[in-house]
Amino acid sequence: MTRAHDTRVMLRKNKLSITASREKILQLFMEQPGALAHGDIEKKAGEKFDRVTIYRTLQTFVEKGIIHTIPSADNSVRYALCKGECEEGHHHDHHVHFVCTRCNNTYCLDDVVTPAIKLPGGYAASQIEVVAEGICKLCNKP
Amino acid sequence: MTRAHDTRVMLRKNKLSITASREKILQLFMEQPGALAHGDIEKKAGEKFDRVTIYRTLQTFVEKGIIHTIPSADNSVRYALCKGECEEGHHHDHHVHFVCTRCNNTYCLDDVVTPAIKLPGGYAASQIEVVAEGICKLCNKP
DNA sequence: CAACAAAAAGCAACAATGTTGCAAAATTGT
DNA sequence: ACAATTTTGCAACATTGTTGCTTTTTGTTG
Repeated sequence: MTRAHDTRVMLRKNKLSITASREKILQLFMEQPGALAHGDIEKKAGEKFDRVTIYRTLQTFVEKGIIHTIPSADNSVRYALCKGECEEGHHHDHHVHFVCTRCNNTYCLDDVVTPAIKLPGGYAASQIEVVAEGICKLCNKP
Repeated sequence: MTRAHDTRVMLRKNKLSITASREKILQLFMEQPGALAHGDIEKKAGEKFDRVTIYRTLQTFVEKGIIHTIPSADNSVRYALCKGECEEGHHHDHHVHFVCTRCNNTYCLDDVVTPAIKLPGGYAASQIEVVAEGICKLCNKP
């Protein structure tokens, strides 16, 4: 489905040089419906890359607007592909995230838009994150 | 304002024995409008308690429903006092959290209720967390 | 208030996670 | 293919969180 070609195009588009680790990591994100934490990538990449390289690659991808971070209550930062109009230094992921308590995966619900929220006077929000927790589509199927 | 007495009552009510560290940590939460991370407590407590004790105390407080965790995108779990009807093993903090990007504090907007969100078929949410990010009331003042 | 059992704190050692500086290797444009 | 630039891998370190065990403190009972 996801061919190696796609990752190259993606990297080119973001003015990043094409390296084995960037291609591999980007591919992992593309062939995965949910989100990935640093640890997941380390395992899935098959011990091929240095931990530091993964940290730096993720950081680069976030800066370029290729992936975004997903907040969580358990101290584990997860990353997911930005679908829409994210650009360098400016993310626009206004969708809801879903954390499954059974399979422990995190999904981007791209079709569910973050609702407007009326804040008390004095507070000015630049971004609103919504994280739903429960049982996901796949785990609900018997 | 907050007297030492209050912390004892609070601990009693939750069937916890009264110790110096529990009183001190609980007091820090009470005299603070926002949320606290483990690191904050370590600093504010003035090197009086062991790191492990703080970890265990926070864990106990969460289990008892005295404090709750607040999700964040930067890998730092923060805790805040539960205002309402939290009980042992079951939290009910259905309010919005606000993270200030200037002063880096986190506040519970107790009056702002988490909105209902319509999820795609198959997804069943048991809890929804909303975190707003921007400039807080105090930082907007001058 | 003394003594005892239970609970919590402190300590040490460890594990996991994240960061930094630098030399070697790979990538890009010419 | 070569040189300049970028990226990688390595090593060392910093921070954060966990676990087992001993000592201290707490609550309870006589």
